[in-house]
Amino acid sequence: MTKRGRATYHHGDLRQALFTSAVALLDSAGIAGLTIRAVAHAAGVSHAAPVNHFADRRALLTALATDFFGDIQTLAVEKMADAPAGEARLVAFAEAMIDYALAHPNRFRLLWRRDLLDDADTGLNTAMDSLYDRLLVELQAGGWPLRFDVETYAIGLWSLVHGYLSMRLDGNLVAAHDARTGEPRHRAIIAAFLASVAPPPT
Amino acid sequence: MTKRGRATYHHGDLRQALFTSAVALLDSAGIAGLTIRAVAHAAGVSHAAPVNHFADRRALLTALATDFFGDIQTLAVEKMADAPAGEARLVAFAEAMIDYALAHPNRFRLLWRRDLLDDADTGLNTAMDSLYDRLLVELQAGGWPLRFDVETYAIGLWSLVHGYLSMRLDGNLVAAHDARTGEPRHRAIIAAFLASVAPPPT
DNA sequence: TCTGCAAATTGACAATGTCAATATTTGCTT
DNA sequence: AAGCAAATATTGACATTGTCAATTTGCAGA
Repeated sequence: MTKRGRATYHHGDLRQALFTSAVALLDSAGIAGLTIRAVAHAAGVSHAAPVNHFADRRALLTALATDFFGDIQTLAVEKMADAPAGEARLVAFAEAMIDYALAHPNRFRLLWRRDLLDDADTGLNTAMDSLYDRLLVELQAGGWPLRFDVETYAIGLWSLVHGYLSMRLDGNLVAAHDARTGEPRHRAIIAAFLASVAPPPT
Repeated sequence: MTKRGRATYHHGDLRQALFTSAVALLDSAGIAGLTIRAVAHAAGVSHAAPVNHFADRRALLTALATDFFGDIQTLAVEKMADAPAGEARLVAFAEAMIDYALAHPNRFRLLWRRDLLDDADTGLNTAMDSLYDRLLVELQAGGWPLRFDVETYAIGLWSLVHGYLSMRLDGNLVAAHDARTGEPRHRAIIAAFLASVAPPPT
C-alpha cells in the first residue's frame, strides 16, 4: 500500500499514466508548468519514478510532440478527404492545423520548441516529415499549372500557416474576415498565396 | 578594488555592461545560456548585482527584444529606401528580417518567445507594432489593385516570413532556389503570395 | 564634513532536473 | 515451491538558477 490510493508498489502502467498527466498539465499549465516532478505527482508516484519510462524531460516532451504531430495528421487526413480535390484540400490541411492549434495552443507550441525536443529522435522527425509530405503530395497531385516549384508552394503554405498561428497564439492577431472578400482571414491568405496558380477573373 | 579588474566598487555603467554581456551570451549560448548569473559574471559583478538595473530576467530579455526590433526596423528602412517602389520594397522588408535572423538566430528567436517577455511592456509592443506598421504602410502606399484587404497582405507576408525563418532556424530548411524560376526561395514565396496583385504574364 | 541614497556584495531559500543508493515487486528458472 | 535476477519505485542528495533580504560600500549634496 502506497500513499495515494495505488494498491501496489508497482504502478502497472506508469508510462501511460505519466503521458496522460503530462498532456493534462501541458494543456492547463503550459510548457513551463510541465515539470517532471509535477507530472510524477499527478500520476501519484515519487518525483524520480518517471526516469524508468522517460530518460529525461526532453524524452517526455519528444514523445508528446510526436503524438501531437500524429493527431494533426489524422485530423488533416480526415478534413482533406471531405474536401473536393484542388485548392479546397489545401485549405482543409491548413484548417486542420489551425483547428488543432486553437483547441490546444500549448500542444502546438511545443511542436516548434526544438530546443526542448530531441533533434535526433526518428519518431519525431518521421511524424513531422509525414505531415509535411501530406501537403507536398496534395500539391503534386493537384495537376495545376504551377508557376513555381512544388516545394516553393509547400514551404510557403507551411510557413504561412505556421506564422499565422504563431501570431494568433501570441495574441497579436484576432480571428477576422477579409474586408474585401468576406472570407475568413486564413482563407484569404491562402487564396492570395495560391493566386499564381489560378489568377483571379481579372 | 574588487575582484575583477574593476577599479571601483560601483561599476559606473553597469546597465550598459550587462546589456552588452547579455547580447554576447545570447549569441553564443542561446536563450537557455543567458542566465542572470552568467551575465553578471561576464560583466564582472556579483550574481545579484543586476537586480538594480533589471528587475528580473524577464525585464532584461524584454529590453533586449525591444532593442532587436529596433535593429530590424533600422535595417528594413535602409533596405526599403534602396529599392524601387512596389513589390521590391516588400521583398526588401522581408530580406531585412531574413538577413537579421540568419545573422543573429538567437536574437531572432527571442523576439517570439512571448512566454519570456513582458507582455505589458509598452516599449516592446511599440517596437514590434512599429515594425509591422512599416509593412502595412508600404502596402497601402503601393497603389496596386489589391484583391484582398491590405491587412490580409500584411498579415500574410509577416506570417510567411516568420514561418519561413522558423523553419530555417530550426534546421528544417536549407537555403535554395526555386527550380522553375531560379529565384531564391524566399523571393519565390513572396512572389507567389503577391501574385494576386500582379498576375503573371499568362 | 557627514549623512543619506544608490549600487554592489553576501548569504540564503525554493524549485527543478537528475543521479545514486536502496527498497519492493514480479516473473522466470530450477 | 523456492529462490533469484530484473524491473520498477522510493528516498535522499546535489548542482543550477532566479530571487530576496540583510549588509556593505562609496558618492554626492547639505
